[in-house]
Amino acid sequence: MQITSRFTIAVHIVTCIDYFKEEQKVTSEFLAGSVGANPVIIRTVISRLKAAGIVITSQGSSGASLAKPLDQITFYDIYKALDCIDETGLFHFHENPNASCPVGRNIHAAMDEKLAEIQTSMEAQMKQITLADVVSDTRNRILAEV
Amino acid sequence: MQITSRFTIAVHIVTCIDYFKEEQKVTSEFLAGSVGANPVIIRTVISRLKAAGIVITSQGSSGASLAKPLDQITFYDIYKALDCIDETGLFHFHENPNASCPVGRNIHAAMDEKLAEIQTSMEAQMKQITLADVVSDTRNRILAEV
DNA sequence: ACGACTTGTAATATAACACATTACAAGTAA
DNA sequence: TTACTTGTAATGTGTTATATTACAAGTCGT
Repeated sequence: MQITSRFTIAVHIVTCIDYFKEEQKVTSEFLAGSVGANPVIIRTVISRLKAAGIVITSQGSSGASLAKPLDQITFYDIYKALDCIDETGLFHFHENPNASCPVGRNIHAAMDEKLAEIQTSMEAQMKQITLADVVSDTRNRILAEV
Repeated sequence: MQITSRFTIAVHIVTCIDYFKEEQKVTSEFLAGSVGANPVIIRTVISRLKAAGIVITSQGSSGASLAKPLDQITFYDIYKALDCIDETGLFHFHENPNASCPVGRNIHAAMDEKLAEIQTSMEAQMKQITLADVVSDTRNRILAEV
């Protein structure tokens, strides 16, 4: 299993919106070209980012822009915006443990707290990383290309 | 996306093997009853746990047993045994970023280290939790049932 | 040694989900 | 008003997870 590529696509999108903001209108068509994905995918991702207050767009009006500074957008914000992991959690618990077995009827409760701690660790690390980190790293790599 | 239920099934299996070890032979049929899944699923999970040196079985001979103490089996060991996340990592990076775009050809490298840190955080927490924790919690819950 | 039972594994079916694609309504701006 | 864009619904396609059937190979009690 893997976290959906919509996550890395979203980071790519935000990076492009910042990187190209002075050069040109950053349309879904343009982003689709850079990301290498269908423009509709781009638009649905942007739609989620917009709902989360991360980017600004308006129907008919061409181009997207950022709603807040890069250092105030964390990986966690994007992960949440895209609902990468839903309310049932990171782990898929088997659905039918047998309630007539003592282990079967208690194992879920016995594990839940531990599974939540693992998910929390992952999310805590995601909160530490901002789009400012990604954009500055990307810009450095571009400058180093020669 | 979610981590496969084979993970929680494996924890359930190890817990049962320990819990019922004095009462009865813990066969794949019996485990299938407690877990609420097909015996073949149980056997394939056990096959991985065996390859990882966590349980002991032998063909024809009925029942499974543990290959090492519960406090030496971590969630990480089981997660690795079942190959819950393969070598391409926790995140699915979009496949076709455009190499003719400066952002497109650098975003992958710019993100990789950060994505690895997130996965490492998750795995570090998995190493902290042992099956001894789960079994003792499960036993306490069974005793508290009355 | 035989029969009942179990493990181990291959092959296939089904359902769920991710991503791609087509289509089009609604809005904006020159 | 024309050309372009956003927003979104509907559908197609491929991949993966889990279930299931089937059967070879091994063990153990009798």
